Amino acid sequence: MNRPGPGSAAKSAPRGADDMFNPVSLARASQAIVDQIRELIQDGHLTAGERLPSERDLCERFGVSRVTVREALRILEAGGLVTVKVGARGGAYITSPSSDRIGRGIEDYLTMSPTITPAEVTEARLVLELGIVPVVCERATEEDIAGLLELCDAADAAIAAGTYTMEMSAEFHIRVARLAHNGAIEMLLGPFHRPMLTSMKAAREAAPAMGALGVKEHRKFVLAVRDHDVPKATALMRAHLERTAARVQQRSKSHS
Amino acid sequence: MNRPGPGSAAKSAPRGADDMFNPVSLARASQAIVDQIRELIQDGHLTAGERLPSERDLCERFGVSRVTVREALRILEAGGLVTVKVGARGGAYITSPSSDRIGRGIEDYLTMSPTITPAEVTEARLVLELGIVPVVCERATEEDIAGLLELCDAADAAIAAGTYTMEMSAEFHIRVARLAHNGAIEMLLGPFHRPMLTSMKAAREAAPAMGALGVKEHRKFVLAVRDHDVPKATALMRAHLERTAARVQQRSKSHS
DNA sequence: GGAGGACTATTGGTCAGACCATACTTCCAC
DNA sequence: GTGGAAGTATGGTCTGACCAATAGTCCTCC
Repeated sequence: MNRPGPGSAAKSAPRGADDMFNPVSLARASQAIVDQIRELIQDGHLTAGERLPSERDLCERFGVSRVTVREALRILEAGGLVTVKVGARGGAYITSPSSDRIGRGIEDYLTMSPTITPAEVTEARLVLELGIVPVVCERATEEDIAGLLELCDAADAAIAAGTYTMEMSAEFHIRVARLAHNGAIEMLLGPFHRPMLTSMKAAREAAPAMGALGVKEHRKFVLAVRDHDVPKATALMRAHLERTAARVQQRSKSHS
Repeated sequence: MNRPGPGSAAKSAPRGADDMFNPVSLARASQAIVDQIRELIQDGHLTAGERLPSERDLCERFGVSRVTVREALRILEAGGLVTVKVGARGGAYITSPSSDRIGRGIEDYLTMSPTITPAEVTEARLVLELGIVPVVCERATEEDIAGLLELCDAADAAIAAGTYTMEMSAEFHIRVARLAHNGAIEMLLGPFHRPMLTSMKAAREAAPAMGALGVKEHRKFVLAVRDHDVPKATALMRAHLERTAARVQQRSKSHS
């Protein structure tokens, strides 16, 4: 089978003037397979944890070669929709997109899209990080607060020892985001932290004292959250973020 | 070359007790290629618009077969990092991740991840959509406002004619998001609208009158934005979104 | 009888070479 | 010059094969 040659499995033969304007369809069989499986997942015919037939099986069912099936699986895998395992009992297992994977996509977009300026990234982060403050104030538990304070203590100690890093600052913000107890928010905010980190690292070289002030602001913020004082917490976070942003901006300006 | 067999190009030979705990690395050559090209892009050695060597060239350079190179390209393509064109002068062109592509990833995550509840999605949307109000109030131009009002007029007409759809409501919110004039925010908020649409459509069947009230609220919001009245605009948007969310929630509850 | 190891079957990962479809280039004839 | 025809580079797919990884099975040895 499949003698008519490549492409004919995906295309509906543009010859003949009878069925004009009809098929045209996609030029890639692998993409057609991706769409099909994707739809099966979205419609609930395939659910997380379920196992797709083996590649060799899929070949026969789709009427394509193994190469094509494999490319389709790569695409699905890249989208986080399936996980492929090797060995007996291996194969493609339906899986839910992970926060990490999506996060990397967002991060790529933030850092590599030429239409997005650093100022826009900063602003978007501000919107998110301020927006969650009311949620965090409402939902943070005693343990959450205690954890944050521990982080502040550790930061203070690190500053005293001269080992404070920007990663520790980023860690604080990540933890705060987690206190919203909302996976969607956490996913959205996560990707911002690494790009921020790189610019902050650069900025810190210019202003090494920044760390100490930052930690102080962190601690004040935590206390405001503990008191469920939304306005105060918001104001503190805004001041903290805007000061950081200004510092980064200033440096990037002095370098241009 | 490549006689030692598959996998040996990606693995660093776990034999020998000298270099214990060292390599182990990834088992897939295609993934190694992806990482390498990805790094080249991030480091700026490859910039948008640039063309990668042909698949056959890449085979030789990486010392792998064409299948492997192609799988790598599929992964990069799925991530929106390259675009592949056929024909002479075709090939893989470096491209910046598009908002659409990333958006679909986020959407997949929001709708298919079992750890994310609809309530979380609603809340995240609330945070974003409220967070941008100050930005929108500050940055919206006369034309922007006029455009929104036109949309409201069209909606009113549609309601009178009985042809109002939830898509029109979603369109309004998408337009508002665009008024922030911030690509990052637009990218983050976009994916929320389609999932919202599906639940709202269902909700509307239960409460057909909702549309008219919604449009009234839209219009009031626009006027507040025009007056740069941030508190009022925020309050209006919050009320609007929370009412919608409640309606959706109520319906999904009555169905369970 | 139990524990450990060898065997086997299944399945993904890769290779090699081939062919077709597409789209740009070049060039020739008019 | 302009239109079309031939040439060429390139991706898309197929085929058939082998290797590598893994889980289950069975067999041996204690």
